[in-house]
Amino acid sequence: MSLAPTYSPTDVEAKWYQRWQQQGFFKAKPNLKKVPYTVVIPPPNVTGVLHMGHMLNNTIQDVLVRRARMQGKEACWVPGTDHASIATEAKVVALLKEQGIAKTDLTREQFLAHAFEWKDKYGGIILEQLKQLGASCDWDRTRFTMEPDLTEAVLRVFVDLYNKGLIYRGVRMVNWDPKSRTAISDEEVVPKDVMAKMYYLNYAVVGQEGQFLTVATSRPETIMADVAVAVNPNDPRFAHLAGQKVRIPLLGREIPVIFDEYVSIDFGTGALKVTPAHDLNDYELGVKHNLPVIDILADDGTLNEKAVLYVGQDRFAVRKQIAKDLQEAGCLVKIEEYASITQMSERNPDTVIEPKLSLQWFLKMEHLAKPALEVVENDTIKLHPPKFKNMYRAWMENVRDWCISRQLWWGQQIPAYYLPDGTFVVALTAADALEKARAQTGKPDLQLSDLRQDEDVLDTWFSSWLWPISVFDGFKDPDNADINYFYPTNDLVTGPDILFFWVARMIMAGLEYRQEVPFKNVYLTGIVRDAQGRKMSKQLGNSPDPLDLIAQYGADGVRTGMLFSAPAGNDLLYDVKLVEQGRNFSNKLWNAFRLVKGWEADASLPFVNAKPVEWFNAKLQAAIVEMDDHFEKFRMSDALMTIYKLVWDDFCAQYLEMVKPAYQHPIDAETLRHTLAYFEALLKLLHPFMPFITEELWHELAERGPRDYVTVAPWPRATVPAHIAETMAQMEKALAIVAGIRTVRNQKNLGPNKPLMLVAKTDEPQLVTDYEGIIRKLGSIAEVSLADAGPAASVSFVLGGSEFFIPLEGHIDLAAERARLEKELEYAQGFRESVQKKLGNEKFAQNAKPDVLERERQKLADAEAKIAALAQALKGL
RNA sequence: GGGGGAUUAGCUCAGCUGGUUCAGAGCAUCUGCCUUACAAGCAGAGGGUCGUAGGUUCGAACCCUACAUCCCCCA
Repeated sequence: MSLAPTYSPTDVEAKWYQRWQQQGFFKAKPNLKKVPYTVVIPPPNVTGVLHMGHMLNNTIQDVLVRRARMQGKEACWVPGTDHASIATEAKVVALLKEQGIAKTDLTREQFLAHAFEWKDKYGGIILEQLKQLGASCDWDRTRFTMEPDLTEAVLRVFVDLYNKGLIYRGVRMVNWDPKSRTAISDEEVVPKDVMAKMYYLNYAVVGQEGQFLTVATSRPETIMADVAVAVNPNDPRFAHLAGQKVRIPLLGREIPVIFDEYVSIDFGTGALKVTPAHDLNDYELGVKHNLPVIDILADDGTLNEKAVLYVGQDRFAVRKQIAKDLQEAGCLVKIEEYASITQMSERNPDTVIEPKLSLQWFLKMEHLAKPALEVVENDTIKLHPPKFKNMYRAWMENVRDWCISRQLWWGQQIPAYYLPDGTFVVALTAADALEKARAQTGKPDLQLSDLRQDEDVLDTWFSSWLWPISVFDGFKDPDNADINYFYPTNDLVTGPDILFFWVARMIMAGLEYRQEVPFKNVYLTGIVRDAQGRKMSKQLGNSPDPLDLIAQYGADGVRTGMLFSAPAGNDLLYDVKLVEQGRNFSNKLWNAFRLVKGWEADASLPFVNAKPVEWFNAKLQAAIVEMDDHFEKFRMSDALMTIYKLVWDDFCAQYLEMVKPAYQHPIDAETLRHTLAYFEALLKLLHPFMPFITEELWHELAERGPRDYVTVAPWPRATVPAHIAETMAQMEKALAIVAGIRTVRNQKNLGPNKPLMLVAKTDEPQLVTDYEGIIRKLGSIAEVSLADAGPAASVSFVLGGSEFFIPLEGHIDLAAERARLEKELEYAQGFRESVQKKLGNEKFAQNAKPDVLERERQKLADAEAKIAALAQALKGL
């Protein structure tokens, strides 16, 4: 049979993914004989498509889950999506608009029908894409945050928290998106640098004709909402205005001058107009000074009747017009340009967010935050890397109440029902609400039609924060087998950008509803950026299509490529070179397989490879220990690098070369047996990173039983052999001799195959004898001999206290050889001197620990030996 | 403005409580090779006064103090 010299992943990947599913390897169910290992996916937006961030995040999860599965744990990775309320609604609105339908023309029910249609069409594409990446999720457990059961969980929690007195309605300053006509969270606001205009306006001082107070503002259209002008009490320029009033230009309304140290003396004119309804800081100032609130902005960004002037016009149109009108009225002193930051909507990038007072639902955080901080502080939940603990603490100590209502339709409608008298009841269902309402009002004839449910829906995070519990139906059925077995989950993999508003809140929900943390470790990935360090974005077009990448480089190549440079918490600078490296690694493994596959065993041959076999076992065991340690510490890229080097450098470059029989010659059976066992061990260690190629080779390497897959093969356990250090040190020395020979070949341009002689003048003749076979094979040496002196006309190199000679008639440049050796000697002498100096220092001798002292003495002895050998070599020239 | 993190080879990063061979890895670079597993490869080589300036110590990339630069979070 002939195997292609390059590995082609496309044929292989679909086949194995299908078989894994047929075998049900990814399905998990409570099994008391096994330790559970649970991961819940950070649910992506149901209508989203896979991007590079998902690739990184899900690769890491799959590595963790696959390894746990191989370790014999009941590995359960729960997939699913969230309904991404504002993003999805914005998409649906845009789509309808293209069809000429305005949202305002539809009823809530009609709109939701459209939205579900959209969701059913595009929803879940992303989950199909994850399969191409190799994600080993238990697909039977796929959940969606807006499915009936999860919706019920959300409503139950809302009712419960309301009954506990933790949910309240209140007027607050929110970020208002006038286009979507909803409040959005701080995290959905994107600051943008802009050049803004600063308008200097004269407010006439009441009762003092000709006196003005000049106020600087970037938003002149809000003067109708002014309720005061504030100045700093320490500002002498305004001391005379104590107790005075000023008149709003154009409008003529009188407002007081107030004094507050909040006002910066050197910003603008030092006088600040106070507009509590339209600026958070002003709002707080207003509360402090007991000022009224005048809200002049309608939900759609136009001015309402409270503005008196410009009613019904958009705020930006008004800004232009009022500047002109102020100018004409002689109230505009000047306009200055200045660099400022405008808050934009993440979902509607062309829309300026307005701070707006609004009636919203809030969840009190203090009670929930305290224990959630505690469990991170005491490491019940560990953050990886731990530097995020500080950030977490800072946020939790300054937590604000959570605005959980959104003025949207796509989401869970708030289960609050208003009564004709203006009061409301909160209940899980309309029927319950009616019952409550009747009781509350004492009117048994109250009908459902008398109740009006709150129009708003809940923030999407109000469903995602329940995710680790709700995916196991822990609200509907709090004592069911799944939740008891799989909760708390083990590891959560997500980005630090949602540490607060998702991770922290899940911790709160877990503690509140299960009295247990939702997970034990939080692995925080970085952001995937391009090679120049820019964030990947559609606008820049710097994000490759993940599926194209998989098609081009194979899922295994992409997975390893992403992990190569992705230490936890660090941003990943994506470069196509990384996935190339991953692809090349697949190919390397493929070719190692091709080599081994071609070997024919001959039972009559003696076992000649004891040294390589013993040595590679030592390397393998050491690597397993190292990998386990890396995994323990969530250092995925280091674990990958360990196996990468073991496969490429130790197995392929060294071991296989050592045991490889001559072309078309058979190999001894014992060596082949060991080699195949090693190959299997490597496939297992590699499998979490490269599931597809390892499965393919697993089946190519031997006949397998129907359930014998590397996916469910036991994770290798290290058994560290006796004398491991010695085994490795000896081989290292032998390989150093080989490297010395190869260096000579390179320097003398001899080519890799020209047979050479090697003469060793060594203090370790046993080593040279033991490893002669390896030295001959890897160095293409015809004959190794021991001698007390080097032959004339030879090139030499010194290793430790030994000197090695390669006779080379006609290739010797005596002067150059001498120069090279002298340089080495000088270097060694300098080194000896520094060690001697250190040892000669009395304080060092007194203070250093014995083992440190011993090491220094050893260094000195080594240096002495080397110097002696070099001196000999020079003499011999 | 407040808080946090960072600064080690061209790039991305390791470097555990200060002391193994004058600082390590991967990638990139350079040189030579199509040596029947692999040119998506093989062999070899070069490259860093560990941001700057002080200090503690027998000894500092590691500890302390300033300063500089960058990033993040909050306001």
